[in-house]
Amino acid sequence: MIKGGQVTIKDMARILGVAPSTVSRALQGHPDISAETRRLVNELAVRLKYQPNVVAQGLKFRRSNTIGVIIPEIVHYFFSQVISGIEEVAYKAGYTVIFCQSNERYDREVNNVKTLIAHRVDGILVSVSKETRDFQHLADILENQIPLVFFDRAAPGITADMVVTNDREAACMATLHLAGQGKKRIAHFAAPQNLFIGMERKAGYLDGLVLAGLTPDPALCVEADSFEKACHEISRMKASGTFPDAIFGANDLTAIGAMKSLLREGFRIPEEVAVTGFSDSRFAEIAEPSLTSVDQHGFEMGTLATQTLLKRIESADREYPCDTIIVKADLIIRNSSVCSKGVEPGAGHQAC
Amino acid sequence: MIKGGQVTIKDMARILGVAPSTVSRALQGHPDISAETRRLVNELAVRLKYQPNVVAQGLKFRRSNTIGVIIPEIVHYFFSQVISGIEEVAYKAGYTVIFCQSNERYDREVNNVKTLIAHRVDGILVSVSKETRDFQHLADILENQIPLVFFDRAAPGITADMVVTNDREAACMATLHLAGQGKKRIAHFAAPQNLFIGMERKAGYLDGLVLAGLTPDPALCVEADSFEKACHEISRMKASGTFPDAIFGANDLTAIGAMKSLLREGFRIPEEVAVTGFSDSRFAEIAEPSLTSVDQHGFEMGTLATQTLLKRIESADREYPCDTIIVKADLIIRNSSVCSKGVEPGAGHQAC
DNA sequence: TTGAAAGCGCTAACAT
DNA sequence: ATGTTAGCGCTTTCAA
Repeated sequence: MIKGGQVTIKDMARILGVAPSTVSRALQGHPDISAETRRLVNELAVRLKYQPNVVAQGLKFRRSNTIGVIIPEIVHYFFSQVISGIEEVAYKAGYTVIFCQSNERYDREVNNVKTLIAHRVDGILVSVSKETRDFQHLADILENQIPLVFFDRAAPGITADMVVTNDREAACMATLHLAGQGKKRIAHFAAPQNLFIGMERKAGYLDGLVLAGLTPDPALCVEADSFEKACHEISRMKASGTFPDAIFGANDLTAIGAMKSLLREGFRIPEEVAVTGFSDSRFAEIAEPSLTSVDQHGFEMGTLATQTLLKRIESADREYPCDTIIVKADLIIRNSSVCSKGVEPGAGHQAC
Repeated sequence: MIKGGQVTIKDMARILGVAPSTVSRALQGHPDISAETRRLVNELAVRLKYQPNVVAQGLKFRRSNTIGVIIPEIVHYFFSQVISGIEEVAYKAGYTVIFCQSNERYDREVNNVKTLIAHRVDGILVSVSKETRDFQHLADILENQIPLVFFDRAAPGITADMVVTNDREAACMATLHLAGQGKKRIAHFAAPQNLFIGMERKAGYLDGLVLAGLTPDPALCVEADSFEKACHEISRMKASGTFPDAIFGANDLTAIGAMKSLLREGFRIPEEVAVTGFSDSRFAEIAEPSLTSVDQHGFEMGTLATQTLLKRIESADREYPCDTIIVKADLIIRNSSVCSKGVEPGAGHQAC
């Protein structure tokens, strides 16, 4: 930083023949400074394109006006929406965002925390990586008195604010919706059961079956959470003879993989097999037929998490009890689960 | 920064009864320091979870080991890939990434530049917003002696390194591919012509027509660059009587909007109308039929841009001539343009 | 081998 | 109304 080119307060003080403190005060509009001096200083600042060195200010004030974000993988539409929400709120409040990607790896997440602490960020937003089992590095954040807010994926055992989805309820809703279409053999393509979201969505699925008066069939609840695994699972189920009349996928890509395979096998969607996904990526609208899915409101989650963090940062007393904010997910019904009468392409998105 | 909790070198010096400079040297493994002192210091540092204050180091060394990124909208898959590539290279080189989103707005972009300069980042990566017409703020970056690299969208008239796609060539390739399928009435759904990419892709389309010996028909080249506009355009064309036998969309969402409408109107894809997109978002694989599209290699663009920036930052002499790196886009052929014999669902992505 | 002092850029209490 | 001084945390030259 401060390549040759950067102007400092000292430079301006020298040019104007005044003390640095005078320049500093003039720049801040301090009332003690004469109008004339103020004018002189401000004109020079503009002419020289002076930019205050916020790093130095940070050192002085022991606050950086910077928040850190640790996110598993930005290329997921959901996470990119969250980041967008975070950036929006941070920008408006005058905070800068330092961005770290854990790539779903524990070692990188640990490193990311170190980096952010070293940068003395004013607060940290974290969505925990899939690999993380030990949460000491996250506890360290709090020990360093740095406000911490989890979003989407929290760390068990760490007391901090968090903003999460009502995964279980939403999964239940999706399942009930399928049952409501008269489906009896509803399958679940589940996410790994060591993940919180994997467990929650499966639990919600089971809740839904029970509420609908259906008996869970273990053969219909399998672990498959990717496009490819879903394709494979469809083939396997077909060969095995136990075939579902509806599928609730743990995420959209899984559901779409299933749909692609179903279509190839000649099944009609949703008449023979209805499908729903989870996490309303834009994929859902684009799929053919368009996919019924659960909108997790990523952008809103980002804004809420950041507001919560800023509140904590800016509050004098940081020891107030922790908040858990639930961002309610919505089921967006499209053509993959309901016969398409009148539902246009692109519906649920915008009229076409 | 430095809430109550943060340990400083001074703290440790006091505890050990030595001078701060001794602690500093011990931490760096300076040879002058006795093995014993070094051990003592390092043990204490670990015990107290000392993290060097990189803000203070930055002030001292006039470099922040931080790079700034200004991106139009992170929610585009392409840009999120680029960010991912940027973060990857930065992380490995020990740099931290400050992230700003212009939201395609000029005023925010100007502000973002200010923020990054104020933070004394060591270098800046920019993809220019659609709205930006005045480039003074970007020139300011260079005037401040801060290395600047453009990616994807460069600013005309500003001499800086850049990493871009061969849009025009790729658009030509896509058009030729359609012509190669025997299509004669190839339409283009173009991006706005005030955008560089809009102009380039249209130029490439025209190049392709000429190379294929086809005569451009103005009625077939329309401005439509979104899902909805594409739907609308299909209806309009159908009503007008001038209907294409192939469509080259300026981006994937546009192409997919067109496909959805075509299917609704009862056209067979690709037999009656072949379609290609641009920018290989994951949408392309997911669409039904899967969409032939141009892969812009976002991740690679991010890594290359960052490597270029770091090279510039770390080179003693920064005045060497500017590089323009072309990341060659690839046409990924899928079912929307070629009759599907043997092409599996999910092909082009991974076997299923 | 270690300590003292100065300075990176900025600000604020304390002079004047 | 303005200048002087000290200090945020760290490093490094110079001195001991």
